[in-house]
Amino acid sequence: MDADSGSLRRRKKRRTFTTASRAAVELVAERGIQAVKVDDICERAGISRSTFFRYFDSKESCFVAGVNQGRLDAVVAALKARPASEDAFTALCGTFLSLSGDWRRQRGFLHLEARIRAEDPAVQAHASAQYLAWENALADALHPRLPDGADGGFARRLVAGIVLCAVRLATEQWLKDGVGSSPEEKFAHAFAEARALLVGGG
Amino acid sequence: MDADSGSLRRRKKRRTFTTASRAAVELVAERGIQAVKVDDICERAGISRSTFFRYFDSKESCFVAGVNQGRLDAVVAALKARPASEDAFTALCGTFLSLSGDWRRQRGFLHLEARIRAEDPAVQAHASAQYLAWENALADALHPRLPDGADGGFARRLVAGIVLCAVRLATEQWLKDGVGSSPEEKFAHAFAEARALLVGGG
DNA sequence: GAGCAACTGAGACTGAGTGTCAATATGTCC
DNA sequence: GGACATATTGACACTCAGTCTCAGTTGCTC
Repeated sequence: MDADSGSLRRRKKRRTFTTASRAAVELVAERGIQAVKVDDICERAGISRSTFFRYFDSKESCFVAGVNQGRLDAVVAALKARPASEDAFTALCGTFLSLSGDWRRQRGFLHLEARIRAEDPAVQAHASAQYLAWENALADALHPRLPDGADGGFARRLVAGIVLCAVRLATEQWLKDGVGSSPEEKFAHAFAEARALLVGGG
Repeated sequence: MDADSGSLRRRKKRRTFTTASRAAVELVAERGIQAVKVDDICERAGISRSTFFRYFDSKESCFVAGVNQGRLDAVVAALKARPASEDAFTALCGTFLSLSGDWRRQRGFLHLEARIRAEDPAVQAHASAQYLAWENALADALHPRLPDGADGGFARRLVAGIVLCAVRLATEQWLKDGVGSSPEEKFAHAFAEARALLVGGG
């Protein structure tokens, strides 16, 4: 996963990708996404329109890629590293709690993404698509903890979906509450509340 | 809410809206969304491009509107009609179980939407946006059952999000399993499983 | 360095979405 | 019923996203 690994060709590809997505994030942070044209990104990244569309489906996916570089990989890796004794829900909660430092560090990115998402439906769209990608990736990573039953992985996707929902709402709340608040506290509160709300109906 | 109520002007507006969105659904069902141009919808609905874009933000929103006409209203109404004694989670589960007949009846629409969503990211986008609208509307309707606490409605959105996640996955599974399967069974299974997965982590 | 495959750039093209202006239809007031 | 304000509609021109083709370049292999 090193940025310098692989052949020269591969490295250049990766470099072009990150250069373009970073340019997109910069420009969007400066002007807002409406005012950023694909040509602007191309100019700053030093590539042509054709190249841009060979790397990204759309302006929005370029921006979202720039904001989320490698975050999913980190989450999946952290989940796989949890003790095998933990059940699915506990492992997922532990994963996000252990990564709350990353959240805190990337507050700027997360905040920018939230702002732009509210501003432009197309970005909202891409973010949602990525949300589903997270759900599937986490569900897959839960395989050893919840092997295929009669329902073929339904339970895995359900826990992943529920925890992601809690994480999404907790992150939103954390961003709204200002820099003073802590993400791990929000996560913990959300997880506990989720359990209480469902059990309460017992 | 009657289609014939209001002034003539209002009635015509409503009629234009439904005519266009139905035309969109028909055309998409026939050819797939990529092959349907805005001009095609305009032609079938008997309106001009300008009029179309005065009613809809995009081709996708027109289609999604046609597929979902009034479904959210029905869900919110059903939730509000649940006995006041039920807690939030129970009431939400009961709501969807009681509406499973609607699901069964609208299988064609739901299936079409799922197919097109997989086919076109922009549709996926609009559907996701509508998903968030559902989450917020249901959370609001939960107000009497979960009054504002210290966290200002966080719990309401969390239950709504969790149940919607279960409903989404259950619906998906139901559509995949063919016409023989029953939506209420899938819902019930998903709700029970959700509770078991979270409680299990005791 | 010769040949091959992958990458890049230029430019033409389709179609989505916006903005303006004029024409028509509706609601209201007299 | 006539006059005026307002809302809806259509025609048209425009910008920009995204697709496609073709030619030129760069990196890889032998």
